[in-house]
Amino acid sequence: MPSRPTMHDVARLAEVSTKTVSRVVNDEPRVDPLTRERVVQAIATLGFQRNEQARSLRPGQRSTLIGMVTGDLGNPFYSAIARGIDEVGRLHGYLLLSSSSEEQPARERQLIETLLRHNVDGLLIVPAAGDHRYLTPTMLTDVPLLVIDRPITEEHAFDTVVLENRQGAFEAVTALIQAGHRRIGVIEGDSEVYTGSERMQGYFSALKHAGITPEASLVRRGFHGGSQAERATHDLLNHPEPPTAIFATNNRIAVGVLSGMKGTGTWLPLACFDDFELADMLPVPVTVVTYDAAEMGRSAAELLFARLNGLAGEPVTKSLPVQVHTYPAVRS
Amino acid sequence: MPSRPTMHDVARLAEVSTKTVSRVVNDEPRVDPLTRERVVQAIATLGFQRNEQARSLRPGQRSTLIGMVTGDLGNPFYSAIARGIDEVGRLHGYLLLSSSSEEQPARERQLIETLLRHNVDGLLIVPAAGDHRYLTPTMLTDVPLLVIDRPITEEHAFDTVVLENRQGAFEAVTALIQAGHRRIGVIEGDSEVYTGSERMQGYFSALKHAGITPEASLVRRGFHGGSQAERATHDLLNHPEPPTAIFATNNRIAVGVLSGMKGTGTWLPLACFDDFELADMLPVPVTVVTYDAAEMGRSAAELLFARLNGLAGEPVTKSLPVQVHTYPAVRS
DNA sequence: GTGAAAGCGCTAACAA
DNA sequence: TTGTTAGCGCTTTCAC
Repeated sequence: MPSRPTMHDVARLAEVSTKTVSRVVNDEPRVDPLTRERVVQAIATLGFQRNEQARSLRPGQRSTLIGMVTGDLGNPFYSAIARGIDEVGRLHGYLLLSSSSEEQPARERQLIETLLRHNVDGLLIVPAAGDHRYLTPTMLTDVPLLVIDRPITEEHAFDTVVLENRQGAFEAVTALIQAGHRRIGVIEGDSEVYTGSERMQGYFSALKHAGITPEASLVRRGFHGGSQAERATHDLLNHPEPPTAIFATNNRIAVGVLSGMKGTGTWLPLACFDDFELADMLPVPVTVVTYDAAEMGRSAAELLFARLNGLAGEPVTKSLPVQVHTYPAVRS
Repeated sequence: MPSRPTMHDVARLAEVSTKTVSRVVNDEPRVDPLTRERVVQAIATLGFQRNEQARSLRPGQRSTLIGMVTGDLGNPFYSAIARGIDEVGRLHGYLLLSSSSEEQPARERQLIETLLRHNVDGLLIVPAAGDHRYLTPTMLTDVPLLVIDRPITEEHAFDTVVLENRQGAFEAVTALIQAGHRRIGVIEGDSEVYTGSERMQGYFSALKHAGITPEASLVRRGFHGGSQAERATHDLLNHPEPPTAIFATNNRIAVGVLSGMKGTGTWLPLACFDDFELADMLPVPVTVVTYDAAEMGRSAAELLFARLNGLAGEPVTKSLPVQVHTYPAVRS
């Protein structure tokens, strides 16, 4: 069972010391061109690849690994973020370790500890609901932590990248109002506490701005996924004085609302936070709040590397812009 | 700048040797309960976390890291696979390193080398097009490689997990035929050479099975994304004798086809490989080939860990079943 | 039941 | 320009 060649093997073959091999591998100057050539040859012959784990064991050396924790690796929103992080990470010679918390605080904490045991140089998380006071400076010795999408507002402050949730919701709801709607139902997904409540605030301030009194019976809060939203939609449509349009705080909810409309046969204009595919193919006009999720990942990663490269100062919060777009209804 | 505590620190505090700390950390027997307690205390006090990189440096020790390479981390198909891998990995105490090849062979190779330098214990890849003969047993010393979605048919054989592409396409096209269609256009996405051609074979054998002679002018091959497929759809619809239904070899293409139909105002029943959201909300009936992408990841990861745990024998190919479903058209 | 010594593969400091 | 020595944090002999 032949094992991977080491610097020692290369050194023997090239008849130099391991240190010289190290110099060549690291492109250090002050190596005789001929010596270098011999070493390069030996490396090629043996197919030598430096062991990064051994390398990063030396103090002062980095692991060139960053860690990411999101609620669900399989969720397109999170994977778009991962993609953005990976893009920037690659530019810096970094690899990304990623895993899912399943939105469970305990799992999230465990995951972060595991990532730290693997010596990640930095951490990016989309925090699950729950207490994050365990994220102490001691635990995170020299490891910058970036918070994405939902700020952590407890004890310690961290660099943060979020969307303009309130503004986006405001504009989307305002678009409905400008289309003539005054009774606008709303269904809030609660799984993301922060984003949900920010978007609800946008909804309310749009109503207020237009001089519309919000009506409690049109406001449905705390729904988890599509099927719950579907039932909430039924309720809303069976209201004695039903809304003439609906706002959904995210695209999971929006899909549920659409199912609900399909089930009842009552099609109402829809607005929601998050774009989604085929929104332009529906029998109702759909107003969406769009943004670049990969850009969230890139921004966060860039900030992380800035910290790694010595950027000092107070934690920063970056708000990424969103855009509102309305797809007209398709009639078949 | 305080750095992370080491076993040495714990040992000093607990007044034992590092070896004893190691025993406690690794739950080895033969440690005096009182000693153990002292060590546990010291670990808690210092917040000690074992350094996994140092640990896996010892021969025979594993890194508990696996690596994954796909074409695009942000693509929901790949991220569903990643999710499946992560699920199984977690059960085995493994963390997942993942990155995107951007479907570029050179990048893929570079990525695999980088992952190996980081001492991954196993590798899972969705191979990009191109030559993979560089994946030699020497390069992969003791590192099992699992191939997902598109087999590698060159020199070396690897464990492989794929979908029943041909069968799925056959059934989807057959569904169109049973609905009365005999002129069925097809648009093939070529980015995934293997899956595309397998699905085309399914298309042709469905026609043959129904006694329909395929017509070259209804077959459009080698389109990359939605916008190209949109143009191909225009062509098809402007055909002197247009098809009465269209089959798309993947959901990217299907979305393009739908845009094309929307543009021309001619709505035709559609079938495609891959399910997609809101397929049930369209003005045409949509037949989709569905499957569990996360299951591909899980299957692949399970096979990988079986290899890591000593499973011997010839490389295995596993075909995952698919299902066909038809969504009726919605009329508004 | 516990510890001392050696070494995994690499690089920093210092010599030659 | 090159090599020697030491040691990163851990685990593995093998003593005691």
